[in-house]
Amino acid sequence: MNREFFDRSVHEVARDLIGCQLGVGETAGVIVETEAYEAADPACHAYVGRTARNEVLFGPPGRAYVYLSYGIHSLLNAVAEPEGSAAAVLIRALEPTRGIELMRERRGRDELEQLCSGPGKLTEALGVGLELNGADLLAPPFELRASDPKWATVEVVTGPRIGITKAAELPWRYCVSGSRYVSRPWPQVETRAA
DNA sequence: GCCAGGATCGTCT
DNA sequence: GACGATCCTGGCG
Repeated sequence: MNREFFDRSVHEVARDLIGCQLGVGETAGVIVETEAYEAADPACHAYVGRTARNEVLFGPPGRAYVYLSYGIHSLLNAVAEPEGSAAAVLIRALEPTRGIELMRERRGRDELEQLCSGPGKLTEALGVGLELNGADLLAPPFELRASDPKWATVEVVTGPRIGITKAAELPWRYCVSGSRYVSRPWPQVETRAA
């Protein structure tokens, strides 16, 4: 995983982050759900122009944009596209792979599906707070690895983004088809015991 | 299982 | 002074 990976269209980056391993300290998980936000997008924090909060979005690719949501949750984004172009990928869900006991303590829940299945949940599980805003995703405490073969072939489906009111119809959410670890069950599907 | 309501605070009008 | 890129709980069926 290198800087060039993030120096592309935010949509490609959002798609390609699916299946990658994201680690923070002792904890890690495989990214199974993302959303793309670009500068010309009314739902993007950078849409209104440069402000103190969204500063990091205009900076170089490959950094973390972390902000406080609803006064309670830290949400983690990966800044994409060249410096000056404000765009980012919201990390919405992980399949936990390492440090699961620590995640359980931080989350106060035991079920694997409840540890990282949402943007606010995974930051709590990984210990990501506002102090990491602007930090380099390619350096500790972050750790990003390209998807291993097992994940290279999974089916990725797209659909509308979640929790926004502006430009909600744009199909810029990406997630692993059928994963039990995404923030919301995918509309389609299927399998019900008879 | 589904839905309504509350928690909580930095940022921008 | 209002508003969220959310999560959890409790009530009801």
